[in-house]
Amino acid sequence: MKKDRAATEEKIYTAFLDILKEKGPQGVGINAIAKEAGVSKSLIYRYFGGMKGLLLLFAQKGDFFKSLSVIDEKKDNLENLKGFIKEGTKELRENTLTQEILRWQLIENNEDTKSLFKYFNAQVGKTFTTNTKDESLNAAFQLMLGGYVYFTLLSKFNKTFIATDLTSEKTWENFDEAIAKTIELFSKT
Amino acid sequence: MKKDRAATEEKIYTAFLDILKEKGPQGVGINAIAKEAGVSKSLIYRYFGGMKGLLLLFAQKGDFFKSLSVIDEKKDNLENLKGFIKEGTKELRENTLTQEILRWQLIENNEDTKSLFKYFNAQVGKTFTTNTKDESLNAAFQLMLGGYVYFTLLSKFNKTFIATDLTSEKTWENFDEAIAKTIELFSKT
DNA sequence: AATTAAAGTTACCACTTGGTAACATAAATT
DNA sequence: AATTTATGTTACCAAGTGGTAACTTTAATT
Repeated sequence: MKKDRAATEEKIYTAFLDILKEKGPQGVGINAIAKEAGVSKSLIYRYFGGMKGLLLLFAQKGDFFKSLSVIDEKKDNLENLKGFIKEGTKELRENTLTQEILRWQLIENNEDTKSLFKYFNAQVGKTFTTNTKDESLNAAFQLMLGGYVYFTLLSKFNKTFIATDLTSEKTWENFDEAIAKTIELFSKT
Repeated sequence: MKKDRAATEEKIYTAFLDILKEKGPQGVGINAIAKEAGVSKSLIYRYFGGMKGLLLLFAQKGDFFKSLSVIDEKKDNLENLKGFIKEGTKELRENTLTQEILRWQLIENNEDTKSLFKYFNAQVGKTFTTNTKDESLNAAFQLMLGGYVYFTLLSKFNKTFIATDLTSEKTWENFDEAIAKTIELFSKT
């Protein structure tokens, strides 16, 4: 067998990412990762320090989602804010890795995931912080953002929510429009 | 030992509910339930038909959340709709059982949970269906409802979302107000 | 009172989990 | 070339999972 530590570490790390994307947080385990990487699990402990270390590395790398190229000052402009939303929601629905981290936050928070969530939340905060003075708009915006996250995560295992078809592209457009319209209405007050 | 099937079934069922409420979906397992009930796990298979049967019974009992005593026609009235929302969100934040079912829907959907989710969703639909003609209001309302669910579930393991304090009562009041205000603004259009 | 049926427990099964110690192999150092 | 060091695998461990078969005990039938 050929010996190449760097390559092995890479195999382990990408195996971890692949499993997280496919099976979600519940699928991420030492045994599963080792098997997927085609490598002995001892090496995960030796090279990364187990699950905890692996998550720490993942956290520090910090490429959770494509940072949206929107300059802060532009967000004050109504039209740009809308565009920003539309981009953000699109990115969320396409990035399964981000989705699984968000899902993860809903089911546990222990010593292993601590660092991951810390770094992840910092990046979310940097990207999605609203700089409006209107407190109720702020709350409304956050609720809708949260709702978007909720329905995105829900759509993995559910085709509908009440009468809403989560598989239909039109549904997501409706959501986008609803957010845009809400911002508009609040701004005119 | 005293023999009383009815009492034993009750012990098993309430043990299941207790674990679901406390540990969430991840804690619900045959061994854990048997241990909590202080009873042999064989009986779970004999009396309920295992996990699947237990979930089916739970589904059919159908007391997931307090059905809100709001008559449909009243929902047309703006003030009553707002009151309905406030009651619904309060109920959601207090009912941990409902929360854990909602959390469950975000992490799996298999042969065991199928019946549970079916009945649960039916009840949700019956209670929270909006009868407005405005499609964008409908979408906005659903997004906010989803957001409320999201933050409620998130608050179990997270104290904050970005800069929002999920432990503060004021935060939830802000959310309620934001929903009310959104409905108001949309209605005036 | 003897027998049968229901209720309950113990013991086991195969499999998976995270984690470690012992061993083998390949590649550098000396 | 001999030895050390880094890399990798196998084998094992204790604990936990869902599930079943065999057994015991209590209660009801005959």
